[in-house]
Amino acid sequence: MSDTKGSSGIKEIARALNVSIGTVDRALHGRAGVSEKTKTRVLQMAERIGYKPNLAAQALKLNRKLSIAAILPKHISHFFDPVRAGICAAAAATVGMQVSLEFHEYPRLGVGDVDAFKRATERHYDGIIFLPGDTRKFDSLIRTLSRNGTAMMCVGSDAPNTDRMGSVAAHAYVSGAIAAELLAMKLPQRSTVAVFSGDLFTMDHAEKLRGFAATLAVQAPHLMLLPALESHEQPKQAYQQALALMKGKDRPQGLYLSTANSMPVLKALDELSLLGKVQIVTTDLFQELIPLIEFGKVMATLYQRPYTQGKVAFETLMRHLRGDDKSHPSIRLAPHVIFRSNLPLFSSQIIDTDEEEEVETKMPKG
Amino acid sequence: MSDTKGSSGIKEIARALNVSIGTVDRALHGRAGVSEKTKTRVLQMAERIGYKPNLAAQALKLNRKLSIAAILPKHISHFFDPVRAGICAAAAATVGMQVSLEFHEYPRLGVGDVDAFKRATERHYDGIIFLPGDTRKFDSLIRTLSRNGTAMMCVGSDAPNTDRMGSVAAHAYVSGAIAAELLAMKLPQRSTVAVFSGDLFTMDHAEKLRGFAATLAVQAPHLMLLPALESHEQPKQAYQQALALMKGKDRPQGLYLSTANSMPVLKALDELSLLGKVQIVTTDLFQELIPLIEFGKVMATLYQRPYTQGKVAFETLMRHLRGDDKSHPSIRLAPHVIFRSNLPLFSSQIIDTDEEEEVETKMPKG
DNA sequence: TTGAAAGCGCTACCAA
DNA sequence: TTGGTAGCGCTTTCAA
Repeated sequence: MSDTKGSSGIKEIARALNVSIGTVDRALHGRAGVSEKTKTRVLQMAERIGYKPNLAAQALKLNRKLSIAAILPKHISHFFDPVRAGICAAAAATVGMQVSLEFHEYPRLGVGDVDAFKRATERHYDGIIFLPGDTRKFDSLIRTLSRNGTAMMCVGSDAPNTDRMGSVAAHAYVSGAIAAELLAMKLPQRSTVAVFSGDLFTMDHAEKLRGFAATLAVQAPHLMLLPALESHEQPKQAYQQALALMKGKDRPQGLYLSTANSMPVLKALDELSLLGKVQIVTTDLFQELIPLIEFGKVMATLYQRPYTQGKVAFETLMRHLRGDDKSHPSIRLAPHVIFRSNLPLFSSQIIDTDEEEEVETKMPKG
Repeated sequence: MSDTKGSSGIKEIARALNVSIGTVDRALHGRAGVSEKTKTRVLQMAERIGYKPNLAAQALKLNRKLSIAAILPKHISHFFDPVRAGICAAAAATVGMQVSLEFHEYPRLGVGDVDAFKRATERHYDGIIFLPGDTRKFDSLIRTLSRNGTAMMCVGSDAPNTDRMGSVAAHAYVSGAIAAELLAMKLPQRSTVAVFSGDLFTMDHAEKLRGFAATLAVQAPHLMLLPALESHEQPKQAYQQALALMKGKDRPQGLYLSTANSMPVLKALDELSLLGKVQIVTTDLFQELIPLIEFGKVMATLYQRPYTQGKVAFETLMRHLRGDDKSHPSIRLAPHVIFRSNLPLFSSQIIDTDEEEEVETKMPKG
C-alpha cells in the first residue's frame, strides 16, 4: 500500500496559508514577485497536502496551438501506412493542445522528396515528422528547417550530426544481429551467407549490415559473409542481383534481406526452386510474405513496428514542443521477431491497423 | 496532404447558426431538448467547420474523480515491479481525471491474496487491477467485487467466465508455440522435450502448455513431449523435479520453462553439467538469467513485457471507467523473443524500468 | 510583494 | 424547445 495521488488544488494551499491563489501560483512556478519566505511556505504546504496540478485546467488556460506535418513516401505503403496511422492515433489522443496535423506525400525516397520539403518550409510548421534518406541530401534540408524554428523528428531512420529534434526507429544494429543469430541457428555447418541491402548511405541500412557482420564474427565464425548487395529499393535490380548471386559459383545457404524490397529476391529464388532450401530472414511484414512464413519458406522476419514508430514519434515531438523535454532523444524500438508460430498475432493487423502494439483476441478454446 | 484537425469551438457553431451554445451542446451530445431540425443543422455545421471538442475544457468541467487499486503479489518482483511501474506511468500520464492510486501487496499467490481482496472490498474502489490466480478461488471474489460496482481488470493472466472488466496478458498460447518452434529449430533430430509449468489451474499456464503441445504436433512431430511438470512456483519442488527428470532414463534434449520459476531448474542442470547441452527456452527476464543467455546456456527467453502490461491495463481500465468503452477486452501482447543478440535492448531496462517499450540509446559508433 | 478578477471551452442548470 | 449563465482550476494581468 502506498502512493496516494490526492486531489486538493491551488486554492486549498491558498486558504491554508491565508494568501491569494495568485501568490501560490507564482511560488509554485518559481515566478518573480514572491518573497523567499512565502515561497518556501507555499512549497512546503504543497508538498504536505500532496498538491497535483490539474492538467486539464492548466491546458485549458494555456490553450496552445500546434501545427504538425508528416512528410513520408507513398512507396512501401505496408510500412508507411501504419506509421501514418500511429501518428494519427497519437494525435487523436492529444489532450489540452489544439493540433493541426497535415500529411504530405511524395512518390519515394529520391523522387519528389526535396520538393515536398520546400513546400513545407513555407508553411512554417511547429514540427515535422519525416524519413531521413541519403545524408548527403537531407542534412542541409534538416538544418534549414531547424533554423526556421521547426522541430524536425526523424522516423524510420536517423540523421545524426544534424540538429534534428530526435528520432524513432527500429534498432537497426540489433536487427542485423538477430538476423545473423537466426541464420547461425539453422546453419550449424560451414556455409556462406549474403545480405541484400538498400543504400548504404542510409544510416539504417548501414547499421543493419554492421550488426549482421559483427554478430557473425563473434557468434558464428563458421559463416562466411559475401559482399553486401545494394538494390536501392529497385525491384528490378534486386531481382537481377538475386538471380546472379544464386546462379553464381559460391551460392549462399543463408540470406538476410534487410529492406522491405524483399519480394523480387524471393521471386528469383522461387524461380530457381531454391525457396525452402536456402535459409532466409526478411524485414517487415506484408501480405505477400505471410504465406511464405506460414509454409516455412522464410524462417523469420524482423518486424519494425511501424505503427508504434509513428505513435512514439508523434508523442515525443509533442513532449518536446510542450517544453517538457529539451533533449534530442534517439529512440530505438526492439524489433519483433516473427516466426510461423507467432505470425497470427501480427498478420491480422496488416488489414486492421487500428491496434498494433496490443492484439485483442478471444482465447482459442482449449 | 490531408486531415486538418481545425480548432473552432462550440460557440463558433453557435454564432454561425444564431443559436445559443447550450443548444449546440445539447445537439452535439444527443441530449433531449432540441428539435430534430436544429439538431441536424448543428451537426452539419459542426462537420463543416471541423469541430473538435476541447478535451481539456470538457475534462475540467466534468472533473471526475476515480479511485484505483492494484493488488499484486510481492513475489516474482522482476515481473510485478515493472507491472507496477507501468501502472504508475499510465496513472501519471492521465489528464482530466483526478486519480487516486493505491498499491496493495500480498506475499504470493495463495498466501494472503484473499485477505488483500477482502480489505479492498471495504474501500469501494472504482477499479482494481489484479492477478487472477487459481480459478476455483478467484472467480467468486471477482464476482463479488464486480457486483459491488468495482471494475475488475486482470493483468498477467485472465479469468474468463467471470464478469471481470477485461484482461491484459502476454499471449500465452503463442508463447508456448514460439517455444516449441525454437526448440524444433535446434533439435532437428528425433528427441524428447519437456515443459516445466506452474499450476495448470491457472489459465495462463495451461494455455502455454496447449500452445507448445499443439505446435509440436504440427511443426515438429519428431519431438516427443513428456508429461508436464507442475512446480506451483515452489523453487524447491522445481529443483527436485528437474534433478529427477534429468537423471531419469528418458532425459529430454529440450526444455521449455514456462514460468518465472526457472532458476531452480537451471541450477539443477548446472549441477549435472548439462547446461549448454540441453536446449532451453525460458520465460521472463531477470538479472540471473542474463549471463546464461549471453553465454548460450539458454537459447532464448520469452519476455512478457510486464511494464507494457501494467500500462495497458491501467489505460484500458480508465477508458472503461470514462465510459468510452463498454466492451470486456482481452488484450494479448505479443511476447518479445529475446536472444543473445537482442538481449542488450532489454537487459538495461531491468535496472532502469523507466522506459520499457522504447529503448533509448546512442548508436554504436560504426 | 501581494490580492483580485477575468476568462480559457465546456457542461449543466434554471428561466423563458 | 431554447437562451443565459455559473463555474470547473488554472494563468495572467492589473491594481493595491
